[in-house]
Amino acid sequence: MKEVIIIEDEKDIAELIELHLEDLDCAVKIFHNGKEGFEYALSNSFDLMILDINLPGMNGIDVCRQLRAEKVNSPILMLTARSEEIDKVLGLETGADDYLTKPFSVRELLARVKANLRRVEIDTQSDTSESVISYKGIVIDKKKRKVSLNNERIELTPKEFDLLYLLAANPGVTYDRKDLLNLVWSYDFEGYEHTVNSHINRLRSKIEKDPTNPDYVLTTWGVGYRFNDIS
Amino acid sequence: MKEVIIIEDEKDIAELIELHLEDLDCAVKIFHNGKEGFEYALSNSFDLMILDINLPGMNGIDVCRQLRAEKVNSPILMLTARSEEIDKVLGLETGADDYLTKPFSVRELLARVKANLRRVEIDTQSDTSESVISYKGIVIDKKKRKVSLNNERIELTPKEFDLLYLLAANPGVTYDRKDLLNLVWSYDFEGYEHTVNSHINRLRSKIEKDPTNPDYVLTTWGVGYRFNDIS
DNA sequence: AACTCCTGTGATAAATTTGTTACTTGTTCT
DNA sequence: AGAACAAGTAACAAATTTATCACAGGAGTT
Repeated sequence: MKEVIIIEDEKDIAELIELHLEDLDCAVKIFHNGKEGFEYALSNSFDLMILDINLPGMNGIDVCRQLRAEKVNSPILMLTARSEEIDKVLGLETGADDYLTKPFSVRELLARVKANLRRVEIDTQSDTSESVISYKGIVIDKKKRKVSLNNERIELTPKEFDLLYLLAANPGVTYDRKDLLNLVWSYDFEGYEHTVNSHINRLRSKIEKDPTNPDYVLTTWGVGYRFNDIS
Repeated sequence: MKEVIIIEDEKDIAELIELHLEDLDCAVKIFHNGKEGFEYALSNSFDLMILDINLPGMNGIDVCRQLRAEKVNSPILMLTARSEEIDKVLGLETGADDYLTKPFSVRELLARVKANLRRVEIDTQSDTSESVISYKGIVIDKKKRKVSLNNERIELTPKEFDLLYLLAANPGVTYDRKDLLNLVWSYDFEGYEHTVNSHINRLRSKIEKDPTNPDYVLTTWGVGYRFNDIS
């Protein structure tokens, strides 16, 4: 008997899914609030999670990311209202395994659920998450939240650290400001994209010898920012 | 052959979309009136609908909602004039799958159309579409927004990158200047076709060893430009 | 409360891109 | 060869994007 957690605030949808999952012989647990679902998932094992993005309490992307951070690696299937959000859910570092765009057909949902449950049985995960990034004199230790430049420790604020870590973990990849707001701030950050500029600016002033000609955090003009990937 | 319904009262736009969809091997049906389109959609099956919001006869949101109420669940892609309308369009209340804000580039439209058509197919394949194009020393990575020539990164402006990517993604295909303006700029770009020349010129000066005898971006005399497809 | 530090936001300056103009060079055809 | 037209160049101003800096509210501390 597979255990499935559904976190979805629209009760009709949650119940509809529950009904069909029970046909598949699953034990279903429903939460209508992000935070509650997250806390339950942390302390109980499960085989699959169906997770809406827009949730009260704590949004789905954060739920997913934080579960992954806590080494929970059961498959997570996300529900998105807009297909625009798909890119955020998948390509980037959310950690979701699959997604469905609302409105979805039940047949589609069941197919995905089965596929993801099956995958777990076969799949033995090998976790090779590097938590220390080293690059041209800069050392970023995610676990200790510590950054050193030429063996000298640099104090970064939380946002500065998160920004730097994301960029440095994917050298050469350009993230636009919207992506950065989604990934470093939160999916539902309501502010201006230009906020990113300020943080990049402050970050550069701390880690770059000459902030006007940065060595680490570079600008991709008209798009966003990236970490330098040429040695 | 996919069947696509376009409901859009601006005839120019409808025809422009039709033209490009036919390139994708779609059978296109156009309506300029909301009510007529709705009635056709109710009694005929289709694979995708492109639906303007402001329509005579019956507005797009009602068309969408009533189709959903009638259990029609083919994907619907809405065209909105203002980005403020987006919130109304999306979510389960309306039932639209995706949207585009006018003005949009044709390429953007085609990308969405393809994505939504793909989603429908029952056998869901994992989307591992590599967005890296490699060709005779040039590497174009769409995701990273990175272009390298003999392993050296080249900085391109947004327009230059978009132009290059479009051409390189379809080597040997000649695009005339009007096409390029539609695809890279937007369907309602009001400027001169000559503008393309300037951008090609600047692009060549960055990626070609000898811009007078280009290796990558070639001129199809009297027509437009193409990416070199002979090794 | 007073203090410190982090953050988001304006305002403004600086930098880069972009569309256009004017002109030159190249191609096609007679 | 010369006319007619297409494409390549270079330079410029306008538009857009990014950088910089100061400031105020908020959270956390002392």
